[in-house]
Parts: sequence; structure tokens; C-alpha cells
Amino acid sequence: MGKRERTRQLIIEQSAILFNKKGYAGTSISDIEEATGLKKGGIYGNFQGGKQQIAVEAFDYAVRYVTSQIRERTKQKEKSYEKLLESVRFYREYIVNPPLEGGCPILNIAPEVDDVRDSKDPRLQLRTRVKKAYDNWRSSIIKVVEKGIAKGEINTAINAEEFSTIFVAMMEGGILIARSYNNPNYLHTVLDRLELMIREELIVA
Amino acid sequence: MGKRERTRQLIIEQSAILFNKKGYAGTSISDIEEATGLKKGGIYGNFQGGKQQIAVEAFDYAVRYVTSQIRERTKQKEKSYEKLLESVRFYREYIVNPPLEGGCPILNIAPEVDDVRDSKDPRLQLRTRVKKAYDNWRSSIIKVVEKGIAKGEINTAINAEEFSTIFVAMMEGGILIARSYNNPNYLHTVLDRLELMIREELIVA
DNA sequence: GTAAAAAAAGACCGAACGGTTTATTTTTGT
DNA sequence: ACAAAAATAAACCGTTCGGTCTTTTTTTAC
Repeated sequence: MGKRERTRQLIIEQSAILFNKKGYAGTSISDIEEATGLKKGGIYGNFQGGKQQIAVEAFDYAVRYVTSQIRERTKQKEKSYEKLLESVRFYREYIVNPPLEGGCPILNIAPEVDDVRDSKDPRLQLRTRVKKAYDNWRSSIIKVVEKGIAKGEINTAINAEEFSTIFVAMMEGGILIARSYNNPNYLHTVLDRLELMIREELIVA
Repeated sequence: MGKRERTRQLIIEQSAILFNKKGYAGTSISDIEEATGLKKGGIYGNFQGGKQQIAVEAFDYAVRYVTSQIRERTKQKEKSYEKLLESVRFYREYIVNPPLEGGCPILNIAPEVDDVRDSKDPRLQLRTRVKKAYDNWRSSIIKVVEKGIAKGEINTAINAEEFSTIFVAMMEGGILIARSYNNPNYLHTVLDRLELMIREELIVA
């Protein structure tokens, strides 16, 4: 990895934390200067697209990073429903010791960009990335469920698409409340319920 | 209502929309000028506390406003579980035709302020208001459930506190996803599930 | 109707914003 | 080791930021 790539990566990693904690509008270039130890010359030399480009790449990185972490864990599980239960366990730990400071990057940026409609607004790209991120998340759940059904591990009556939406909604809602209260127990309450759903409805008896 | 009160109210109402759609950092005083038709003199004359004070009062107003709207509907229902079902119906309509532009004011501000820890940060007050807002919301649900249990309408096995957390989490998660996709069906999917929970578990057979 | 009081406009402030340009340093290939 | 190239620092740009102050307009009270 050359110098260029290393510096770009440093900027992306630090910016991902900043944007995740303070949002797009709340994060300034000077914040990024401070976090990276670079001056504007070094930053704009690597990202001619400026703040917008950094935010988009940092968001993509953040989502990829969290995704890879969870995949690392679920791929070790054999049965499809065990993959689901393992991912629930992952998020329980996530809130206590988040691999990415600030919590879920999608949840953190979605409310800031979901009212953007002006095609010239720099946040519009983030808006499309948010949509895509939820799509990918839900798709991965759908795949696991469908594979589970095919293997006879998961009840055929389950609507994979609907389940994926409920799964993500409970996850995000639980994280939101737990972080607002600064108390992981609220997430645990929600995820206990989600686990119950998986055990009692998804898993073939 | 004197002139002073009317102007204050105008500023609060317009700012509530702005902060709800664009966030705290994303909303500028000049945005408020444009929305109200006032200049800074008129704004700061009514809110010496500046942007921070306006944001806090606008948030409180927004939450009060939505709360009053839902109470208007649920108080007409007699049975406790009908109050819960009616509030679910309310949010289904809320996402299609929101009384307050931008969606749920708590959901919109929570991710922006939940990492604030510096006691001098102007967003700290918003953070405590978010916590209080979720507390009030959950409390109102807890009260309905407990009253329902006392009246024999709701199953005694239900843990009201846990249910309230799950209720709010599914609501917020559903709104988040539906707004991210700009498609109310995602909320419907989540709320169908919530309704099922109420009908099959809460209501005494 | 008029004078006092209140409210809002308009001009102004320093600081911070995102971004650009130029000079200097650091890497790189040989 | 050295020259070319690349990367970064430093200085600078116009604009917008939140906020203040003074002047003008509008209400209010009599």
C-alpha cells in the first residue's frame, strides 16, 4: 500500500467516526484536520470532491466495516437460524463495545438525509447510499432465511422479505432507544423479543 | 394572545419543521429568517438564548404537538387495547400525511445528540429532552397496559415496561426504514406485526 | 391622538465554514 | 545520491455562521 492509499485510508477511517458521531452538517473539515493530523492541503489533495466525497466514502467504508465484522461471525455458524441468532448476539455486544464509535452508521445518517429532495444538495448521494445499505442488509437476511427454508431448517410459512424488514426495524429501534438512554438494557429487551420470534416461529420444530 | 406570543409561536412552529427536516447543525438562523419572514432582530428579540433555545423549545413543541394529536384519537377509545391499536393506526397515517413535516421529531434528533458528552455543548439540552420524550412516550404506554391489566382486558403475564420498549422500538425502526425508502409499506409491515402481538398476546381471550 | 414602550429591521461583528492556490517537504524511481 | 514527481503544509479566498447593536417601525396604554 503506497503513501497515497495509506493517507486516504487514514482520512476515511477518522472521518467515518466523526460523521458517525456528529453527522454530516455537524462535522467540519477542521474536525477532520484535527483527527488526522493533516492540513487541508493533504485532505483536498486526496479528495478533490471535498466534504461530500469524504462523507460518501466514509459512509461506505463504515457500512462495509460493520458488515464484514458480522459476516466474520455468522459464517462460522452452520445452520441458517444459528446465523440469525449469532447476528443478534453480535449487536448485543456492538452496543456495549462498538467496533465503530457512534453506533450504527445507517441509523446515524438516515434521519439527516431522508428529507433531501433537491438534486443539487450534496447530501443526496448519502441518501441513495442509505437506501442501498438497508437493501443490502435486508437482502442478506432474506438470503439466509430462504436458504434455511430450502434446507428445511426454517418454517416454509415465513415470509423472508417481511421478516427482514421487522428484523432491521427492531434492531435499529432498539439501538436508537438504548443509545438515547445510554443504557444497553433497552436493546436487550428488544432483542430478547426478536430471538423469541426466531426460536418460536422461524425454526422448524 | 399578544404580539409577542404570536411571533414566538410563529418562530417555534416554523423552526420545529426546519429542525425536524434538517437537524440542529443543518438548520441556520437565516433558514429561520426565511421561513418566518423575520430578520435576526425579530428572532433574537424573542429568543435571547439564540439557536440553542429555539431548538429546545421547538423540539418540546413538536413532541407536545404530536402527543396531543395522538391523545386526541386514543382517548375516544374505551378499552385499553383499543387505545393501543388506535395509536398504531395513527402512525400508519402519520407516515403518509405527517402533521409535522419530517417525521418523528425524537427519531430525527436523537442520533445527532446521543454522542454529546461535553457539558458546554449546546446540544446537551436536546439530549436530555430526547431521553425525557422517550420516557414520556413509554410511560403513557405502560399506563395504558397496566390499566388494561387492572380492568382484566389485558393479559396479566404481560410485562408493561418491556412491551413499551418493544412498541417504541418497532415504531421508530419502522418509521426510519419507511422514510429511508420513501415507502410507507415498510412501516406497514412492521406495524402489522406489532398489531398481531397486541391481538394475540396482550388481549385477554 | 399622542407619547411611551415594545418589537422588528438593518447594519455590523469576529469566527468558522468549505474550498483554492502556492510553496515546501517528502517519496519515489533510478 | 539525486532529480522528478507526488504529497502535504501554509497562506489565502469569499461566504456563511451565530450573535450583537443601533435605528426605525409598530403596538400599546392613556
